[in-house]
Amino acid sequence: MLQVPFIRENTDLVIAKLGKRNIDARPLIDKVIDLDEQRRNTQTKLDSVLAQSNTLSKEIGNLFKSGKAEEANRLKLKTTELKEESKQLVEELNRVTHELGELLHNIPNVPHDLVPEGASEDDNLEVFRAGDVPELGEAALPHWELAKQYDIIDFELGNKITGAGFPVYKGQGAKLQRALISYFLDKNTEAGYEEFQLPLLVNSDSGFGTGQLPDKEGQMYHVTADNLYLIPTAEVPATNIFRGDLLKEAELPKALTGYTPCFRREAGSYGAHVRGLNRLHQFDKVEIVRLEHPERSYKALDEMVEHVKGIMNELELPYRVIRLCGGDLGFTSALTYDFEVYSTAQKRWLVISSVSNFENYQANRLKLRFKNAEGKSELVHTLNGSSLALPRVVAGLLENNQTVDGIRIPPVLVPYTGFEFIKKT
RNA sequence: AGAGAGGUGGCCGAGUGGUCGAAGGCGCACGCCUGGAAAGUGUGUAUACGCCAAAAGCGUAUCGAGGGUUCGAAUCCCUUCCUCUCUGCCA
Repeated sequence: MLQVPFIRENTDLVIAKLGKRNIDARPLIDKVIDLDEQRRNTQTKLDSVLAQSNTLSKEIGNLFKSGKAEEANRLKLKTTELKEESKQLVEELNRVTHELGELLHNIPNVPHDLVPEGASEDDNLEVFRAGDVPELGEAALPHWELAKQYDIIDFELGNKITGAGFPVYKGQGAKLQRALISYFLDKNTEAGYEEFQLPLLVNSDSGFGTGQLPDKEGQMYHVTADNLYLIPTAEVPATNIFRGDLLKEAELPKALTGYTPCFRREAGSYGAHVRGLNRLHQFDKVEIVRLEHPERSYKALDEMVEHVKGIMNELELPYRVIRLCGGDLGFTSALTYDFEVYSTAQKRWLVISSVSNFENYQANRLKLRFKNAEGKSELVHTLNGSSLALPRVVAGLLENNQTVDGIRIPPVLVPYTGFEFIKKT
């Protein structure tokens, strides 16, 4: 969430920038400033009442000790009044603080200057494109057909065991999954990201810390018996490692990577968008997360984009990088680059990675700070990106690499798969 | 899952109703001492919020979390979370 002092000092700027998200934030922001003022006034009053009460208590203690019980009892009456007063002020403070919190949670992050104007994905800006789209002709099959023909992914079996969106990977398909995970993790650790193996269930504090709660509660699987949530992305446990921490400046930057399955309810999705591997309830993803000094977080974002490009180049898949416009930008992000692989048979682009700088928006929720050079606490900048999400990479790989000899495996993956082609069994 | 013990500052650890944001030690920072280092020695060393233009300063809160008793709670009571030990179960 945004910091109130920042809003207070840059009111017009914040409103103007939020305008890029096509929202008129003025009423919200005005209300925030008003509530914050109420909050501070109430706290000042409360503090002074409590101070009086503390002083009296000390006096009463001293009077009892020196045997002046009568005088002490008289002072007690006064404290009763103060107590009633403080009780009301506490209630007022809690009410205002809660209301202010609710508002702040509903204000998205301020977009970076680079974010293009726009209302929908049609307004996203392509900033890079690489790889050749192969000429496959009329015989080209979509990946779900290929998966069936080669018997490497069984969607029906997943339906039987669990339900739609939980595919079963078999034989060379399963091996390909494992190969991709290992390959991605190796690339990430070579680039300096420390590998973590993380919990797949998180508590509500963690869900709140990275912003999935309360906004996106409906998108997560909830284990009600223990009040835990299945993670929708490794970002949640990885970032929450640092929840509430006060780091030394020298501890920055932090760079983490981790493989986890991801679980998403995807309520409201339908049609061709959920066909095959396009959208699943459970999928595998390797994530990278960074904590950065505010001064170099955008440099870090560029580094992450270049890193993912390097992987895509090695995979030899046609892809593009787009900068999300204001209307398409995620709630907590200040600037996001999406990577999309071209699905040759479906003739459309599929998002396979999303690399974002959240600046201090997440950190403010997480209370994740560092001591800066002046010895003051300052929020760190958090960033994350997929490196990479598997299903659509597999979709792109199957569709773009279909040959008469089978599905060609990119050379860089062959050491991991142990085979150069997926063959029909 | 059952029984018991316990959660105090960066760490260890004292503290069972007031003078306790909290002894003592370790660690850390800066100084003294030293040719240099060690040892020794001195000082300092939590976070958040509020008041103030700001610094200094002052106030408030925080001893796992939440609530209660009391004029006053680290200390007493309740709830809850977590850790450890034993038993059970289990890869």
